[in-house]
Amino acid sequence: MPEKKKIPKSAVSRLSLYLREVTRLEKGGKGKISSTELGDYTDLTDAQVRKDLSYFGQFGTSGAGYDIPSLKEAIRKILGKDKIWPIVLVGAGNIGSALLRYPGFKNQGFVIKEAFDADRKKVGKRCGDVVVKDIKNISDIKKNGSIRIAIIAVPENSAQDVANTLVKVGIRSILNFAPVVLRVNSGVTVSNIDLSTELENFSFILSSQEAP
Amino acid sequence: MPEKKKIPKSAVSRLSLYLREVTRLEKGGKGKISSTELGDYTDLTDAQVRKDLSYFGQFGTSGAGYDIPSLKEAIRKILGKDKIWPIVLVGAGNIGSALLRYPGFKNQGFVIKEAFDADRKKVGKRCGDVVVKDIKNISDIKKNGSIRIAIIAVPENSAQDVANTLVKVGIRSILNFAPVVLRVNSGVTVSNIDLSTELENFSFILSSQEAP
DNA sequence: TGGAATCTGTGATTTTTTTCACAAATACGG
DNA sequence: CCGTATTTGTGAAAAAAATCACAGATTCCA
Ligand SMILES: NC(=O)c1ccc[n+]([C@@H]2O[C@H](COP(=O)([O-])OP(=O)(O)OC[C@H]3O[C@@H](n4cnc5c(N)ncnc54)[C@H](O)[C@@H]3O)[C@@H](O)[C@H]2O)c1
Ligand SMILES: NC(=O)c1ccc[n+]([C@@H]2O[C@H](COP(=O)([O-])OP(=O)(O)OC[C@H]3O[C@@H](n4cnc5c(N)ncnc54)[C@H](O)[C@@H]3O)[C@@H](O)[C@H]2O)c1
Repeated sequence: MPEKKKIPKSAVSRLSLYLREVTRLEKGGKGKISSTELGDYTDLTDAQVRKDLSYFGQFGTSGAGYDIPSLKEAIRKILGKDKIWPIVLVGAGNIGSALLRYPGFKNQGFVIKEAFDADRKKVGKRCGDVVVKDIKNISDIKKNGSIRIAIIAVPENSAQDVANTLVKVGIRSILNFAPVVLRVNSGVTVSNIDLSTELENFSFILSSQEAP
Repeated sequence: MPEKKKIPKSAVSRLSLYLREVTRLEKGGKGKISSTELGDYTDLTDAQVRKDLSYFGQFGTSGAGYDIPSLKEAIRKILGKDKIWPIVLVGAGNIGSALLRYPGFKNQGFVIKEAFDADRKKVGKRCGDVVVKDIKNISDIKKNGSIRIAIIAVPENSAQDVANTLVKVGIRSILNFAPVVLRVNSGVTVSNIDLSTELENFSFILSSQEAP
């Protein structure tokens, strides 16, 4: 009976942070790092760092800490960053075109291969490395290898429709900028970027501080 | 001795969701709602909805549920949305200008009143409702009422400097798009929008599903 | 080579958050 | 106005996550 340890979802997100820091430190020529130091860089405790890494294996050496290049490679592998991930973006408006023009993703192995929009004025335009296509041709992505990650950057009233379409053509993970709760089959992962919620956390905190 | 109940941070974020839904439902003319139904709309359990609301008071009626208009007003007040929140944005590049052009914030009481950039080519340009100013004049915001919320949309290598400056001129809450861990005094709240981390969660999940 | 210093990995503990489950309140049909 | 059906609010229980704390491994230097 294979023992399954349960990994907190937040541990995976912190792994991203660790990867970012060790990547930076490796470029700076640093060779090894302790959990305490990595915790300092990420604003976490040393115990949290060690515990997070321990969910995935043993990467350190007692008395010496972690070898930066091998820790980096290990985390890259865990996060699937030893592969290139093609992405489709739907909605080439304000946010969508900012994402298309951002070179940072490509360097990280996340390549926006296709972009779709419903507006004739947008269709045919080049943005970043891609030419925006008509949403009607969305099933083109089936041809283009196997894209499983999508970004939704359309207005809230079309987001659910777009999500349904995307799931139909094989998408398994959706990064959603529209302020709506998307309904998808279990098996499809949705992550919401909700800037209003973030700002409302601020206004809540600031209001509470003011009151008492 | 005033009893202080401890409110989970995530409960505040969910409050945002509830507010969004009841606002939408009120527009649709709906008058009351049960915790079960609100949970359906937000993909949460009825118990979670009731518990969250109970941190802040008693808003419902046994047997009847919640009156939508009054629940909406109650949540608005809790989140500080009965006021207008002026915001300063730093970095009018891809992301920054997408935010400036987005009309959604204003409707929500979050008004970007000032935008700053270090690039002469950006300075002086109108974007959305504001004219981009030189970052050197950042202390202008002290004159402009009391802005306490900032959005950082500059490259990672300038983000910490910008944060330091912002805190100096009175900012207490920072929404940060740069992929760096910002160091700020306790008392200043930072929220990070880290799209790479979100995508890495996807690549982690997709990789794990593939392997076994 | 030895002994003090460092640092990991992890079981145990504590804290935090979610879920359960039910008494009490209210609604409503007849 | 009564009895049944709903639905809330909340302690208690369970689950999840973070923190503690330490045995044991390794390093380093005298
Ligand atoms: N821009 C921001 O700063 C910002 C901030 C927070 C949230 N959002 C949310 O992000 C989403 C996009 O915002 P935006 O400012 O980029 O909007 P936008 O109007 O600039 O762009 C939306 C794009 O989606 C396209 N579109 C509409 N329906 C479509 C469909 N069915 N299929 C394909 N394309 C379709 C439109 O043609 C348009 O180009 C919205 O849901 C918005 O609420 C944006
Ligand atoms: N664009 C995206 O899709 C995207 C995605 C993920 C993360 N990010 C992050 O968001 C940030 C902004 O990205 P972007 O694509 O908008 O970059 P950008 O280069 O288009 O814009 C950055 C802007 O900041 C200005 N700037 C630089 N230093 C400054 C300073 N010290 N003071 C004031 N202004 C300064 C620049 O002049 C420029 O206008 C970056 O940290 C990036 O890593 C962007």
